[in-house]
Amino acid sequence: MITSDAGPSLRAASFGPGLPDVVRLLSSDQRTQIASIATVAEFPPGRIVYREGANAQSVFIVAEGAIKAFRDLPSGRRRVMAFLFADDAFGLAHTGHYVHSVQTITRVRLYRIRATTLAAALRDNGELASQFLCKAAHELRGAMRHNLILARRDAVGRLAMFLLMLEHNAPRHDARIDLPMSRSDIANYLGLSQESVSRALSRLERTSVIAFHGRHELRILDRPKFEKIVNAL
Amino acid sequence: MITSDAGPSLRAASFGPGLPDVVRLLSSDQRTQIASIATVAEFPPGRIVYREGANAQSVFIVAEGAIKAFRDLPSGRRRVMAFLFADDAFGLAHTGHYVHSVQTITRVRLYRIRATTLAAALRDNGELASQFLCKAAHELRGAMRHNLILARRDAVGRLAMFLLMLEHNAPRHDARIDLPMSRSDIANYLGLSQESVSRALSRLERTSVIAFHGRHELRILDRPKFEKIVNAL
DNA sequence: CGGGACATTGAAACGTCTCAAACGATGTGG
DNA sequence: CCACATCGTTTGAGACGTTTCAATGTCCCG
Repeated sequence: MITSDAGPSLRAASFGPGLPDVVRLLSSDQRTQIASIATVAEFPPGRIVYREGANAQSVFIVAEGAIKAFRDLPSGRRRVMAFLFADDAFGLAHTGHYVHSVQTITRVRLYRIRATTLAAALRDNGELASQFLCKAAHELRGAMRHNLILARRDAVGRLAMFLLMLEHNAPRHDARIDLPMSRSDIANYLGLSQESVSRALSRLERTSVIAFHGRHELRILDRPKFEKIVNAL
Repeated sequence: MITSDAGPSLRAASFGPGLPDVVRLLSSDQRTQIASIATVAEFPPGRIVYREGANAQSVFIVAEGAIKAFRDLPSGRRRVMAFLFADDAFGLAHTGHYVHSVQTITRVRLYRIRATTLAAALRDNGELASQFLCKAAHELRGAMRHNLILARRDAVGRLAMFLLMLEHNAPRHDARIDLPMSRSDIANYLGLSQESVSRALSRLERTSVIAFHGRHELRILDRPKFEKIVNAL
């Protein structure tokens, strides 16, 4: 992984085999090019980066920290569409307006690129544009994994898949998993009530599949049982 | 809309305001460029285009017809991840292998582009790559709308949103909506049982919100009531 | 015209949602 | 330093809606 000082990096994805999906580092030139058009911004926890419907002026890449993207529905309900971590890009727009609201969960450092600047850079540099295409494909796969999770009807199964996703997205040196977001955010992401999330986590803990170390950190105790739950659907 | 004889066209999407999301036609040069690297293929209904896990050699653009992309789960269940119509692109891969299986629903005409060829063309032509980026963003928004649908707990609400989506994706001169796919496919897309789909459609018909003309075509009778159901969440 | 897949309808069981209350951690003011 | 208010989390009991299982009905293609 690129050190953050070296500038923004991209997780690569694929839309066809010509575009590899394992982590693919930008060339030094591209990195410096992105760095040259990006500015760095820092945010404390719980800060709104932008609101749904606002004029979409920038695209962002997460350098460090955890973020949520959500939509508020007519009924007052809130749907969390994605959690974003280091190297993830966001700023999806429609008709010149942001599609989601975005709010920090932890302390966050962002690369911010003005959309007009980026568009020009992409037109001039096919390789760079291809990298961003890979990035978009990565986000697309993330949304589809989310779909798979939502398709399950059982709460514990959804939670298990969610934990597995977190483990992949933000791997740690020890075998632990961070849960920086609130139970409410998890519920809104998984399409469950907060109570169901709490009950499902309790059940996983009671059956010795996982063990909590505080409310926002856990460890998988029984990997085979865990995998079995994940693959149950 | 571009006539199909003129070559493939792209529905544009946006990843920031610099990339407009209203339908944006490719320049004549780009269209001929795509046409020059694409081959046309025709498929009868029910034909597998490629299978999940197969070597991903090509990217496709739908010229005409309806297609479904799905995954078969360990339990034997099938999840339909997307329905694809004219101008939609598909061929998402991971580690050089297709992520989904893709099967035709109706008779279909496709543009097929070898991935290696496409990758080279994208590197040489930033504008073209930007167009494909817009395309990917469009697919991403589609996946997120799918997420919104799956987040609802009520069957009729999901069906209503689904019908609205179909109306947008394949507009007809008359006010009717085509349902080319089977009830089973709809169920697998909406995360419901076939029975629930059937019951929900019956309910919508019984309450005079919609009217069927055969099993695969319908009309919205009461638009206000329909919108109300859609916006209930 | 028949066979088989697709579609509809019915009755019981399961699991989540909702409503409600208790619990715990956190931060502030007395 | 403690009392207190607040927010997030956990736990409990009943209602609702979908799933499941089963049977019937319908369409389409050979």
